[in-house]
Amino acid sequence: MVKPPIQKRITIKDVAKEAGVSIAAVSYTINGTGSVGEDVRKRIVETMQRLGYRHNIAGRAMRTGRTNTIGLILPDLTNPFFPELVLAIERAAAKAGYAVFLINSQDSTADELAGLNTLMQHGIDGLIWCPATDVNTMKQAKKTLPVVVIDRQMHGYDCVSSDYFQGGKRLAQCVLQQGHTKIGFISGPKHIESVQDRLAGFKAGLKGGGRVVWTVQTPFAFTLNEAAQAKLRANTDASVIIGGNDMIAIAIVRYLDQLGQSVPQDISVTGFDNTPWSDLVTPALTTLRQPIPNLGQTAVSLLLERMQKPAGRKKKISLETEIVTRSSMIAATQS
Amino acid sequence: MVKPPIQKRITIKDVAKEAGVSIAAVSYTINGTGSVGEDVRKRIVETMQRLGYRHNIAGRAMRTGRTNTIGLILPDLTNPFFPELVLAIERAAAKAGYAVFLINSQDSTADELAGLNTLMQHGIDGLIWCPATDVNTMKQAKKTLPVVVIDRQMHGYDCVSSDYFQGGKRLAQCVLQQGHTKIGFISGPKHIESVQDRLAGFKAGLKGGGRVVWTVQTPFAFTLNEAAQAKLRANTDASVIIGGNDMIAIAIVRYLDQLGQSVPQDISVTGFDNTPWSDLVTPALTTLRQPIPNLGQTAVSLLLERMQKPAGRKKKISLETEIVTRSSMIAATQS
DNA sequence: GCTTCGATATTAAACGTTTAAGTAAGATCG
DNA sequence: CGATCTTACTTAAACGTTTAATATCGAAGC
Repeated sequence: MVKPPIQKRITIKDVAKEAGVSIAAVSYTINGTGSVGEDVRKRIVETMQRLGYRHNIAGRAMRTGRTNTIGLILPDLTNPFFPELVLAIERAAAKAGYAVFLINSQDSTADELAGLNTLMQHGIDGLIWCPATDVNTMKQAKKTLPVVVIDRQMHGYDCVSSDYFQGGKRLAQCVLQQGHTKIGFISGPKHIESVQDRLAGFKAGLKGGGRVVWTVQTPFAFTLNEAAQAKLRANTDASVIIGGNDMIAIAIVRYLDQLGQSVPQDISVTGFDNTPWSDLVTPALTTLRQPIPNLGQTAVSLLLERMQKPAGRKKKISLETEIVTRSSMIAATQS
Repeated sequence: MVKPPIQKRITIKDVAKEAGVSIAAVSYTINGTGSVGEDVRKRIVETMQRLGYRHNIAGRAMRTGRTNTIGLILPDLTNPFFPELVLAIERAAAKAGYAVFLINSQDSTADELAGLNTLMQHGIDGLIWCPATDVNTMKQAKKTLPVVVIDRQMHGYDCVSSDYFQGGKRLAQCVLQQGHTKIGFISGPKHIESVQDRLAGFKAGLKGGGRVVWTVQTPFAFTLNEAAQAKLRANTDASVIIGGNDMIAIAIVRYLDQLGQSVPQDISVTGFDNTPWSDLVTPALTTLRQPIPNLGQTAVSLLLERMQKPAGRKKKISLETEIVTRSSMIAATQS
């Protein structure tokens, strides 16, 4: 028995021949451009389906330089915030007819550059970028490629993020309401602008009603670095600890547990982000919710806008956050 | 002031002209094919760097049909098992010079087909697929595209997964050792073969030393469906509940908590997978670890093999699992 | 000194698509 | 009825690569 020959790729040319028209007619029907008579159009559509035609993006890319694909560079897929964001972005992009090519930078500048290279080689029409470090890896690319920065505010780029300053203020007010006046703050890496905004907003929100008695940095991860651990061990003052995001907040709860202190009875903890997991850990985290779906949608529409009109003043968009109250923070005990 | 003209794409042709050689010479140096003199090669490499040349994959794809890209279709990025897997696959693929184009099927057949279409349009050299449902959406694609199924064993495909049957046995033995004899089992959707394997292996591992007193299905998610909740409410017999994966196990712990039963004091719980989160919830989960990095590596190398040699008998690879003991299961109380 | 050979470099065609330019044939209009 | 305008359709070039076929040239073999 003879194997059927490896199925040759069906091209626009095959469709044209089969339908008895020119390849231009086929291209026009696919793209809805040009002018094609109704009967011919129908015949072409029918033929495409019958032959199982699939549009070849490489071919189009050659001719037009466009791929209907947007790149997405994220620092850490294992941070549950990002899969949610990916979903939102994919949905919005799909609605506009764009595919999403996702790159994981692993919080590394080198991987980020390698990822950028991959994306440029494949050809993308635009890029949504969440910078891993403070290095401006897109400085060159930006000249030829529309770029939107997400979850950060970065100078010289269109940006979409939560309003972290405002969010920090909200969280501070919430903490004050619970009667906490002495506060420990374990932030993310200080070189990330949004990290600074959270802290600055928080301090602004205190308005003298409370005081951040100590601050320390640690990476966004499920374990604290030595400096942060030391601060927690030495802590005698603070009745509430703020984590720079929910990963850090979870790490704090775990480390306090190792120290024999239980949350929230002995000490309260809150964080920033709110992911599906923030509700699954014990105690469930009181935290500041980011509007993740909205974040994704906005980034995509801003990018599409910028692809239309490459010039023009950069936009800085900040979205509202809100407190979600769970169990990890209770009222301060009088002492 | 005149804006610099939009930077034109640097092509092989530009490099050739600048270096004073033919485009073929450039192509040969890029690919390491043909024969190029050492001095010319050096001049070309230098010129490429100077001009900032970037290889255009679309152009290559046109000519060769290859894109140095593999597709990856996964059902649910918010299940923390998958980001880990993505990482492993990306690393292995990068090492072999391949980029990974990730598609999220959202557990939906329609999205899976749409994703396949996207991938085919972009052109991929091979596909790693974790089926969302029991529908064989790749039946057609398989004829022209090397496909490796991951985390499932599916008839007619090369497959890489954990040895779930063996794993189920291991878990059963572990449960028996703790003195549990009456067992509730909340599995994932039964149409997934690996789900059946887990249960079958588990039952085989009991060897009459214990009994699965009831079974029920629920989707892989952080909340249980009504049927599963009903079983837990009605449960009087089982002293341990097995979750079909760690998401389900976490959901079980949460629901039991709502019912006023605490884990592991009142009842034990275990699951399958082991993700970073399995250690972060309270109580930390005793579970069956999947060798995620190995899973990813193996899938990639199997795919590369199949891309080399499209014909030949399909391989079925099962990787060893192991129990990781934490707090969610304790010895059965005598009664 | 002639032939043969290997090494190096070039030419030109092909991949699948889009699109400017052109053609043909009615329809409209003066 | 001839000129002009639309509409429907076709031709052919171009995008950036790869690669088979070809050309050139100095060295080796006789």
